[in-house]
Amino acid sequence: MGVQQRVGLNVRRFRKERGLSQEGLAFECGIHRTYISGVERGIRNPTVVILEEIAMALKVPTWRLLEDLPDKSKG
Amino acid sequence: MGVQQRVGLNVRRFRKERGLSQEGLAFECGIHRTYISGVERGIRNPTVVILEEIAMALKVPTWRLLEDLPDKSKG
DNA sequence: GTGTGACTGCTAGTCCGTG
DNA sequence: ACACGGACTAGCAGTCACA
Repeated sequence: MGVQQRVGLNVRRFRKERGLSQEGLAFECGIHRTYISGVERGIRNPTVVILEEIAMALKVPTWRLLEDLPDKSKG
Repeated sequence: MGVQQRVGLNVRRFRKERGLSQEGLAFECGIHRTYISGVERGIRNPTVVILEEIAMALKVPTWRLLEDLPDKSKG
């Protein structure tokens, strides 16, 4: 599990918690929807500035996007 | 206080806690020393992959590099 | 509403040298 | 051991057409 995948999973989770579509989130943080898509799929390697933009739109602290998942495939 | 400054301060703090020089840290994470310098000064906008590289060399969770400072200019 | 490959402009990241 | 600048290469930011 790379850091990009972790970020992607977190973005997707927080986005769904807020009931937003990728397009809605893209609009709120001023980033293209296909880029959001790439981040969520873990194929993009965003900078900390982009991370902060997304986190602000998601209304979560930036560092939460890097957090490890709490109970996904836990052992 | 931008996210880059926050990252820079955290990197510097954890590096000093580990008693490493910038060159030492640069060697341990395989990143150029001048780049580490730029990150610490907050003039660079590193990617999450770079963040993870630095965090691993610092032996701290990646998200800690984005954490807000505990008692610096606290109100 | 989302996934994906390709594309261009710009910056992330490297390397050399100075104080 | 660190700050800072210039030049360079690899890769990211930002966008589109198509499925």
